[in-house]
Amino acid sequence: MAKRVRGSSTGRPIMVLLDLLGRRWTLRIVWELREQPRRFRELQDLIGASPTIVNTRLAELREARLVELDEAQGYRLTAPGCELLALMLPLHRWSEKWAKAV
Amino acid sequence: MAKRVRGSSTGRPIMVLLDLLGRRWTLRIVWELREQPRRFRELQDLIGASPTIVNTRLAELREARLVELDEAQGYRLTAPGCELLALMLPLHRWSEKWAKAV
DNA sequence: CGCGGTTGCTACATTTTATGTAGTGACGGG
DNA sequence: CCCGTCACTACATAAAATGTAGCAACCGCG
Repeated sequence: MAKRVRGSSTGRPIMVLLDLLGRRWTLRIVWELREQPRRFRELQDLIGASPTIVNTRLAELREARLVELDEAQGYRLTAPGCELLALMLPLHRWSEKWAKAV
Repeated sequence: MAKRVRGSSTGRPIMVLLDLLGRRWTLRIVWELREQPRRFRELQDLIGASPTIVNTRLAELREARLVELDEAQGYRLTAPGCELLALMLPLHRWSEKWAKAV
C-alpha cells in the first residue's frame, strides 16, 4: 500500500500523523477501541460506515502499528495506539465545555 | 450550512468534534495556525490543498468558533482554538517516537 | 457429512467529496 | 487608470466513500 502521505511529503512525523488521523473515520475508530477490543462488524455498526472504508482504515492503522487484530478477541489498540488514545482522552472533557460555548 | 454531523447524530460533543476534526485538512489547518496568523493563500500554499476545500474547512472551523478572520493579520485561532491546539501539541513529541517504531 | 452461524474481507455501481484551473469583485498604492 | 493583493467562487474532472451483495474460511451441532 505504501502510504501515500499526501500533504506530508516532507516525511516529518507530525505531518504523516496528521495525514493519517485526518482521514475520515480514523479518529473515530481509535476512539471506539478505547475500552475494549471490537470485532469487525461490531466496529462497523458502532461508527456506521461502510465495510469498505472500515477495512481500508483498519489496514492503514495496522500498517501504522496503532491497531492490531487479535484473532480471539477482535481489533484492539497496540501499545503505541494506547499512548495515542491517552493523548486524545482530554478531548472528551474539552469537547463538553466547547459544545456549550458554540 | 447547518453542520451535517455525520456519524455524530447522537449529538454527543465528542462525536461532533471527532467528526469535524476527522475531515480532510482540518487537523492540518489548525496545526498550521499554531504559531501565527496566516493569510488565505499562505495557508493554501502551506498545506497544498485546493482553495475550494481550504475555504470550506475554514468556514466550518469559523462556525465552530475555533478559527476567526482578523482582517489585518489573517486567519488565527480563537481562544477555544488555542485550547484545542494545546491538547494537540503533545502529538508532536509523540509522533517523533512513533515514527522510529514504525 | 451437511447445515447454519460467525469471522474478516471484497466487488461494484452509485453518490459524495476533493482537485485544479480559472476567474470574480473589493480594496489600496503609484 | 493600472496593477497587485485580498478572500473567495464556478465548474469540469478525478478521487474517495457509500450501500448492497457476496466470498471463503472456520466453528459447533446433529
